[in-house]
This record gives sequence, C-alpha cells and structure tokens, in this order.
Amino acid sequence: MTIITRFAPSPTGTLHIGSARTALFNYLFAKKHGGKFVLRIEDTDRERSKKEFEAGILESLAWLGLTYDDMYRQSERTPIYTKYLKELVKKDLAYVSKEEGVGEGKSAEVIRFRNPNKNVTFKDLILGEISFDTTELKDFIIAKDFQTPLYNLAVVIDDYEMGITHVIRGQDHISNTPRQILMIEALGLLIPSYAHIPLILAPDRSKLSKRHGALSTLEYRQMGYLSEAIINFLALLGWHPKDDRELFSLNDLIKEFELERVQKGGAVFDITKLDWLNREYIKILPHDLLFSKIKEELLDVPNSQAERLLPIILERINKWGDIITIKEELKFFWQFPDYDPQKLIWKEGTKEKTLEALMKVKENLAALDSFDEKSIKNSIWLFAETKGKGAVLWPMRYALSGRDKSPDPILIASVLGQKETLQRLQIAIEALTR
RNA sequence: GGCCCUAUCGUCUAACGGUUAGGACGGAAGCUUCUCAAGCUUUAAAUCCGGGUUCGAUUCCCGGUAGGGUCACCA
Repeated sequence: MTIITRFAPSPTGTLHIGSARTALFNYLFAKKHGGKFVLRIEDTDRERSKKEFEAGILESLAWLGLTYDDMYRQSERTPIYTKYLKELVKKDLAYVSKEEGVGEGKSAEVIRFRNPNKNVTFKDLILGEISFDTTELKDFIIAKDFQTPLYNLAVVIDDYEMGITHVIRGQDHISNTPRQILMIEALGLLIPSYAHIPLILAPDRSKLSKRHGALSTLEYRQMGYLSEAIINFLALLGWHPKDDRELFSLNDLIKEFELERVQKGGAVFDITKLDWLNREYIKILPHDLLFSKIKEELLDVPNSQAERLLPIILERINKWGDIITIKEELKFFWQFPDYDPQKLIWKEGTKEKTLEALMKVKENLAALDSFDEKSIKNSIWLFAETKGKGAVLWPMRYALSGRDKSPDPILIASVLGQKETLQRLQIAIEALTR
C-alpha cells in the first residue's frame, strides 16, 4: 500500500511556523516510506480565503524545499461534495434542518449529520488510544447547503478521494477526529491512521501568538535565517533521532524520521537554539557564497576595507539580518569615530601613562615598512608586555575604534592602514592633551 | 466549566523496570592579546506531588496539581 499524506492549510493567513512543521512531518513520513505528499488548499470558506495567502503558502513550502506530488483546491471540488451530501441525505444519515430564528449571515436551512451518539475510539500513532463520547456533539452541521460543505465534511471526503492513508496534523485537531470518524463510518469509508503532533508553544508555554514575535514562515526568511536551519530546527521540535545527532539535512531527516519518536507534549519555540543552528549552517556555507552575501550589505563601505571586514562580520552573525547591526558597530572602520577622550584611559591607568603609551605606539608604528598584523604586533608587543597589556592595548584600541567593544587593536590597525592609524593615534593624543 | 491530551535540567530532549539520570542550546568559570566576537576546556542545573504494583520505579496503575487543546453555519 502506498502511503499518502497531506498538508491541508486554509489560505486565511500567512503560513504559521507551526503549520510549516506539520507540513514537514507529513513530507518526511511520506518520503521515508516512498509515498506521496499531497497539498490541499482548504478554501471552502470563500469569505476568509484569499489568493495572496495561498501564494504565500506555496512560496513558503518552496522555500523550505517541501515539494508536493499533487495539489488540490477544495473550492474546485464542489460537485464531489454535493454528490456525497446527497447520498448522505438520501440514506437519512444527514438531513436538511430548518433553523429557528437568527439571521446575520446564517442560513435558514443547513445540513446536519444524524449523530448515532456512540463512543468513538481510535488509536493515535503518537498519543495512543483516545476515545470520545460523541453524544455531546449533537447533530452537528456539516454543510450550509448542498454546494457549501463545512470543514469536517470536506476533510472526510477529500481524505478518502485522495487516498490519504495517514492524517498527520496538529493536536488542536484531536477534537475534530471523532466527528470525522463518525462520518467516515456513516459513508462506509476507510478510516485513515491518525497522528496528532504536539503544538509549538511560546516561551511562557502559552499558545504561540503574534505578541511573541515572528510567526509566519516567510518572516524567518526575511530575518535572514537559512531554510536548512529552519527545517532542522522544526524537526527537532517534538521529534528526536535515535542518537544524539543534532544536525540534519532534509534528506537525513527523511532517512531518520519516525512517528514513534515524536513527542507527546508541546514544545517551546526557543529562538536562541534556532540562532545556534543557523550559525552552524552558515559556517559550512562555501566562502565565496558567504562573502558575496555579506558584501550585499556593504555597498557603502570602501572596497579596500570591505574585503577585510568579511571575516570579522562573519564571526559575529547568526543570521543575515545581524549584518546590519554588526555593520553599525563596525562603522568606525570607514568613518572617523566620535568619542569621549577620557575613555582612552584604561580602568587601571592614568592620563600620563595613556599618553605615553599612545605616543610610543605611534612612534613604533610610524617606523614600520610593512603594515600587516604580524609586523604591527612585533613592533608594539614588547612595549605592551612591559607596561601591561591593558595599559597599552586599551588606549590604542580606543583611539582607533572609539568603542568599548571592538575587534582587537592590531587587527583594526592593519585594516585601517598605516596612514589612517597614525592619524587616529595623533588625534587621540591631541584630544587627551587638550 | 464539560470533554480530550500532556508532565525529565531555564529550553529542546535521551534513558522503552536496574544508568554516577545522558546529549544539545542557553548560563557560569578559565584559557587564548585590553574590551568584544569566535574557538577550546571545565562546570552548575531536572525525573511535579501523593499513593500503590515490584526485590527495584523517570519508566507500569490510581489520585491530586499544573499546563495545553477544544467546545462556530472557521479551518
């Protein structure tokens, strides 16, 4: 039997990162077993469904690399639902119900399912046996009319028509399952296997919502995360391999994924772990690709310096979006820094000692023929060790960067070049003398 | 509130009756050029509570507590 899974989002909003994980698990399970992964756009609600949301969903899946074998839109399948609806009513398994009172967008007639009021039990692949008493469901509404099915009915019909063998969806759908099983049984269809995956939670363990920051999949792309990192991170949220490996490509995941190893409880979305993962993926990117990506953000930086700045920036970012922040912190490289001269003095130093250090450093650097890191270090190191490294390096670094935190002074000097370095040291000396 | 589900370090999780309760992120400390970043090393940190079952419970059962989901003519 070919395994067929489906991802069934409704285009009523952007693709939630949790939905992306649902799509991933469906994709992994299908591919792992050589089956098919179907995308089904659940747009029966004409009011709320929007074409641009559908486009966003498609773009998200494409970005993540989750390719589907078939795609359907429920809005294009009305005749199929009508056929089943008529069958249901004809067999008296459902009936047209006259609704009392209330107007306001509500129809006077709807189609209700004749609830047999029985106990429904199913074996969830992740949670185990779950049972419900369906009497409290009453004769629930399954369609507004013969042309307008509601969610639960459309799902049942489509899952059957599309040959879905495994329904893998979020745990928020558990309570829909008994309704769907009731209809499946009424229609005499095959009950698929169910796997309800745990929900993704916010840091405070509440439902992940907009106030907790980004939600939509594409927003993560915009922040500069790699799709590989997102995939890897999402997989690890609620699933765990047999060993302690943490880094998985999509293909690795296909090999290793097992529903049996999916967690039962919800998992908190921890962005710092995502950052770490993303950095792991950045680190293994080819250098030319890496550098060209960073260069895109450095168009306003002098070319001679941009090249040297690449590795400095690279070791300070977790994601592409960080480049902008780091760039701001490194601005002193191509822009003379404005600073408080008093801060040139090291915490354990004095004004006199600082001046002495700056002048000595300047003198030594002025005498250099080549201005690479090694030469610079050699020319000042002995002096720095006698006077105390902090007493020499702090003023030097501050004179060059004007910042409390920065790369080391020797590296800065070499990037700045001899002329600029001497100039900045001179300015610092003058500022301190004044 | 009814119904359903869940419960191991702060977080993601491993351990399918017997382990010094393991790994990772984050944290702390140290080293590496003063500061930062990166890197390396070290380290702290958990079985929700109470009953059973058992020679032995993180693990099985029951109760409590806490958290989550769901109760639409949305999906």
